[in-house]
Amino acid sequence: MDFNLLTTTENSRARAGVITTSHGTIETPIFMPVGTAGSVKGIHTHDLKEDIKAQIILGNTYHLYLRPGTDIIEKAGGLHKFNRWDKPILTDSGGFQVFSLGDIRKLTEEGARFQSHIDGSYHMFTPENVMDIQRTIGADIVMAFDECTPGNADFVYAKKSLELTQRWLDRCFTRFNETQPKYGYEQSLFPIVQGSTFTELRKIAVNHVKTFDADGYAIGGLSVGEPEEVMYEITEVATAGLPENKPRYLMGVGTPVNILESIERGIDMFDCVMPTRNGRNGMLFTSEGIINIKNKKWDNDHSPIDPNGTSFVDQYSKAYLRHLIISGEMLGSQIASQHNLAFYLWLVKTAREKILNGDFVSWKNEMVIKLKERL
RNA sequence: GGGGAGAUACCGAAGCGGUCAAACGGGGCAGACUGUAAAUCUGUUGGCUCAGCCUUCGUAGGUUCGAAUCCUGCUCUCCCCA
Repeated sequence: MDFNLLTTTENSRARAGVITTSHGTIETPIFMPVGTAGSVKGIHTHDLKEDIKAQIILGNTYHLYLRPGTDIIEKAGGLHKFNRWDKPILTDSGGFQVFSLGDIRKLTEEGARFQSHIDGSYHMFTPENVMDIQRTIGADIVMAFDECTPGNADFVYAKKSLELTQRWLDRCFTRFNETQPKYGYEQSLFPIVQGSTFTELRKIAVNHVKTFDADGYAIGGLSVGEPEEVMYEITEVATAGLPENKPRYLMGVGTPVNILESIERGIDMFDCVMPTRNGRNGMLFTSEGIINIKNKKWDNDHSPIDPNGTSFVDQYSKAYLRHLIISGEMLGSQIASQHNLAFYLWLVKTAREKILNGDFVSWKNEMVIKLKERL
C-alpha cells in the first residue's frame, strides 16, 4: 500500500492524498461506508460503486467470524469475492465489539473472552487469531486488535487500557509479519491510537504506534461518550504527532460536521454507521441541513429529497420517502441510506476539491453552519 | 316472532362500586442514534388559566357519601332458534 500526500493547506492541517491498494486507489479525505456483516445494509455494491461513488468499504471481523464463519469466506476466496465488491475493503478487528458488548465479555492479558450475541456461545479473541481471521477475510487494510476505551474512563483505567492495547499491538504486528496474505494481494495493518480523553496518554500512544512502520494509523476511542470539543482536541493531539506521509483514520466518526472539523485537524479516513443507521431511522443529511423525514411537516411536500443531491434516489420526493419510512417499507430504508451515503461521499469529495484549490477552511466554515441546521 | 351477548378514549381491547382520565396493543406525534447485538430504542397521546380544575366509558333517568362498574327506559350492533 502506498500513500501519496498531494497537498496540505496553509491555514489548517487539512490534506488531500491518494492511497493505492491492490484493489484500486482511494482519494483522501475519504468516507468509508460500513458493511459490518459483509453488506452495507440495504445497498447493492453496484449502487455503492456507481451511484454513491464509494471507494472503500468496511467489514467486521467479529461479525463475519460468527456468521457466516471464516471457513465459508475462505472457501469463497475472501470477502471481495464473497460480497462481489472489487474495490478496497477495511476490516475492523472486533475491538469495538469488545467495547460495545459490555457484560458478555471479559478482558484478560491473553485477549477477550466473549459470548456470541447470536447464540451465547463462548469465544476467545486474541491479537493472534484476530490477525489470522483478517488474513482469511482478506481485507486490504486490517485493524489491530485493541480495547476501545470508554469516553468516560478515568485516568487510571485509561492508562491500564492503553497499556493492554499496546501489548496487544506488539503481538498483532508479530503475528501479522509472520503470516502471509492468502489471496495473492497485499494487506496492511493499521495500529490504533488509544488513550481516552487524556492528552498525555494519547501522546504516549502516538509515540508507541510510530515505532511500527505502518502503512497508516488509526485513532480510536473517540465519539464514545466524550464531549465533542474533547474529541476535536484529542484528534488534534494525535494528528500532530503522527507521521505526515501516512494516512490517518479516525474510527467511527461521525456526523457531517464532525467529519469536516476532523479533516481540518488532519484526518484522511472516516467510517461511521450514522448515514445508514440514521437513514433507516428516518434521518437525512442534506446540503441544506438535517431532515427528520418522519416528521408530519413533510407528508405533503413533493419536492425532491435533496435537489442538489448527486444520487438518483435524491429525485424521490420527501412525501414519498416519508410514506415509505412511515409504512415500514424496506425501500424507504434503502433510499434514505443511499441518499445519506451519497451525501457523505459528496461531502468528502468536495472537501478534497476545496483542499486542492486552497479554499477549504472558508468553505468548511460555511458548510458547518448549514449542516447543523434542522429543517 | 323467541332467546342470548354487547356498546369504553383515534382503532382494537381490559376494567365490573372508591386507589380510573381509565391497563395493554395498534395507530398518531416527537426524540435518540457516531470502528452496527439497531429495518432499533425512548417519550408522549381528552381539555385547561395545569402539584388543581373541567369534560369523558351508547343515551336518558335512578340507587349510593361515591358509578365506566348496580337498577330502569330508550337507541344501536352482533349471534342462535323459528
